[in-house]
Amino acid sequence: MKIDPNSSADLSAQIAQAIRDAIVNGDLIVDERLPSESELADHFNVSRPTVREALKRLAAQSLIRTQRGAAGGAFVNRLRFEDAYSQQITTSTLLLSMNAVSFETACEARYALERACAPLSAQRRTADHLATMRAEIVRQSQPGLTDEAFCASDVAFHRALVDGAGNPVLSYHLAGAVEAMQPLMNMITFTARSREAIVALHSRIADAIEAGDGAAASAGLTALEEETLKLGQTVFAERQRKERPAAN
Amino acid sequence: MKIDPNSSADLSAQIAQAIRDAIVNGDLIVDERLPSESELADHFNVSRPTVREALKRLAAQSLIRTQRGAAGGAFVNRLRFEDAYSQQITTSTLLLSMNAVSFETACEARYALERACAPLSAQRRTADHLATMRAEIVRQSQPGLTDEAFCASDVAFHRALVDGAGNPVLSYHLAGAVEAMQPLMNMITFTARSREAIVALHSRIADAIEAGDGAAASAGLTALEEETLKLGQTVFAERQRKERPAAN
DNA sequence: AGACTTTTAAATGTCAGACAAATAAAATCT
DNA sequence: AGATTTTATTTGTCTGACATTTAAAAGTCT
Repeated sequence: MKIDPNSSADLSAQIAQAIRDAIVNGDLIVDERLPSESELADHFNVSRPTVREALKRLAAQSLIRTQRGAAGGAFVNRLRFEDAYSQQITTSTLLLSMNAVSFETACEARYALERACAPLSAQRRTADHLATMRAEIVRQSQPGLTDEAFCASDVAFHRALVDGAGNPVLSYHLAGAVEAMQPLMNMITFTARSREAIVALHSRIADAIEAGDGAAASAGLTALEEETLKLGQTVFAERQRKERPAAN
Repeated sequence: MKIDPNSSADLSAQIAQAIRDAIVNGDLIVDERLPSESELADHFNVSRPTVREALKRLAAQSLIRTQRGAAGGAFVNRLRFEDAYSQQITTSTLLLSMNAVSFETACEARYALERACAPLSAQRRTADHLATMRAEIVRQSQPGLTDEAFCASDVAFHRALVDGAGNPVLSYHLAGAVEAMQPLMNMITFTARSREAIVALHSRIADAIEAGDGAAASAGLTALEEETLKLGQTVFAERQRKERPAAN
């Protein structure tokens, strides 16, 4: 594990990268203890605060965890799906809000990805997933609900749909796509009539999932995408210019 | 922007979270300058090294960038898709390697997500995307290629397919799913015969994309998934136990 | 006056040394 | 043997200092 003495980058960034590489390459394995901060400082010929800055960078990515005390130190962390979810959601949310991604583009991506889960979910969902979907539909039908609560319930419904596929890798990738749209959805005022339409489509999708009919579930998602798009266009009309040319 | 004095967490983690929240909530906008390290230290009543550790955490997530010099400081960074790609790929790769995700599960997720892109790509791909796909097919047909180079070309082919959809949000989400499988694919020894089968399927997919036939492209991907699975099962037979129950 | 050079000030990057707090292991005591 | 105390190790935090970079201000020359 070496760093380039000619590099112009921060020492702490270089050290973090060296350790990160060692983890990704498998030179450091899960739960392995890194040398102490002092030892790392000696090894890289830097001071302890510099080493600490490097370790904090890695901790921010959940690549290591630290423990105080005699047998403490920094350990290679097993990156769990739950940890990755929250990072994924934060990153996805910021990507949308900072890059002037149009509502249409975000919507298209979200529903395309969800349709990829629908057939698997129709095949594999447990009774629990279905119950969650039904429960959220009931919640969404209550008249007193705020727009925020309606959106949160919408997310919960779709999460259950996605998780029904029983594939944690899919759930991980979808988490960002679904949750990152919530801030955008929160900007939409849902009339009683539009809520009714959405809830009806949710029921249609839940029915298809219950029946094990993946194609029908996909069709329901497509209809929901159109409905969502229609609602969004009235709100986000001014944004629809500059992001498609910058695609990729 | 406050921190909880009763929390047991590290001060630098708390401060990073406070600033992160401010960015996500829009209290700090892109390119806005944060107070200097000394000012932040005064504000949060901590020392400068502690503030620096917090800032390094944020820098590791590309949420801020720093600049030295008189008009320097820490600035809220516009999170770009390219920056997010590499983080996404690192995270996805580690998720697979550290959680004993079966080859089947990873494969299923990848191809399900790719099929979501196929119809859009068939509709919108530029001549450039198609040319890249064709060029990679030619490269893959060359006999002298190492397994690693074959896999790298495979990734490039699929990236072109995904990017053809012209939706940067989709490309972002797919980047992890596609690239994270490369280490697994690298463990497979491709016989001349299996390469032939893969290249034939790639051609079939490219033809469908060229013809604008999304359904045919999806079908080609399904066939490719089956072929890939077949190859992988001989290598990864021992792994197929414990990850499905731990789903989600 | 205008262009060039020098100086200055502000900010991050790095270092050294110290102490606090947590914690596991070793030593001690009952 | 079991409970308690001590000790050593390690991370967390602070203070203060100096190095380096950089933009702006001040000064100088034509």
